[in-house]
Amino acid sequence: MSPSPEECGREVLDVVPLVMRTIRAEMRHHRTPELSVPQFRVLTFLNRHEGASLSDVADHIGLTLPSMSKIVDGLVARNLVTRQTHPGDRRRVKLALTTEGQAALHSARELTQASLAERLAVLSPSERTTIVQAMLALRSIFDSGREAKTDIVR
Amino acid sequence: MSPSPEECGREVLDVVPLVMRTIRAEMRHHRTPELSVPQFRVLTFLNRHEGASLSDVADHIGLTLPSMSKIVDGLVARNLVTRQTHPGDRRRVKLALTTEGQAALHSARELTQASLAERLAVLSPSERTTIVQAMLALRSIFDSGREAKTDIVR
DNA sequence: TATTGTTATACTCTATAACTATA
DNA sequence: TATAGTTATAGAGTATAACAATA
Repeated sequence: MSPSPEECGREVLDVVPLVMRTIRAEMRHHRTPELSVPQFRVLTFLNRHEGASLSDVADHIGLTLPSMSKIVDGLVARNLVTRQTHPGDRRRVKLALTTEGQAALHSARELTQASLAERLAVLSPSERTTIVQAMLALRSIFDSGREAKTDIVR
Repeated sequence: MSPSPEECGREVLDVVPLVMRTIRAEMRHHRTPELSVPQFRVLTFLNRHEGASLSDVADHIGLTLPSMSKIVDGLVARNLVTRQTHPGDRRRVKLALTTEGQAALHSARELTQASLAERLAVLSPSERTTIVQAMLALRSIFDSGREAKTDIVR
């Protein structure tokens, strides 16, 4: 029998924080330089959305503007991101990765991914297929960037 | 073709933080009283391991002793957990849930689970089956409590 | 007046270092 | 001396409230 949404929710609630703990620990331990999870997500977003505004990023990551402003402060201070006034609307801010930011993103992604891969390698190919399919399904309902494109009303 | 460990790692790295963001937000918004993710995890652990020491909890959750000490401070202050000297070894501490702690845990779990279930409900039964199977597989390689019982050497 | 950000303030989570108490 | 915890200190992440600048 297939699991109810409730049963499924229980499993997700049990396991996702567990995996997250490892991801966070890996990010902390991989220098070059170390990136926190939210920092990493901001860099990832900016990599795909060059010139995004602070609001764009905050909306996508799901944080308030002040929170995002502070995170960006840190990234700018570390020269991973540039913050310029938007030409045309001087209230807005235009964010972009520096070369250093691109390198940091790439490096963090590679290293964290590799350490996850190391653990995932002990699973069978079919188990990995299941995981990838599950991630796809979860992404479709948890990615706020995509919510707008679907009919999910909250 | 089935995904390589690397491809699988990439998906997990993309999607898990996304889901985690929602879990965290839900926990924050569900009063009764609101519990953070780490607090929730500590209560969950204590629910299954009555009388555990601070080190037991810290090891399981993957935090340092001072970090855990502080989290427990907060839980004790809110009367969700009791902290007593261990009889027999007075260096150790014996932690347990209060009745209020049990209620808070139950309530937070129900509410968060329900909101996850709401999102998961839009998926097909077979997608939910896939997710549950994926969670099972992920748990087997990310649950540090189980690592000791398997042959995973890190 | 509405929108975009920043600053001020406060709390939690997390770590390392230094310390206390017990074994 | 080694182990279990706590305290001190510091930094990141997060929020709400108040503010400034621009449209």
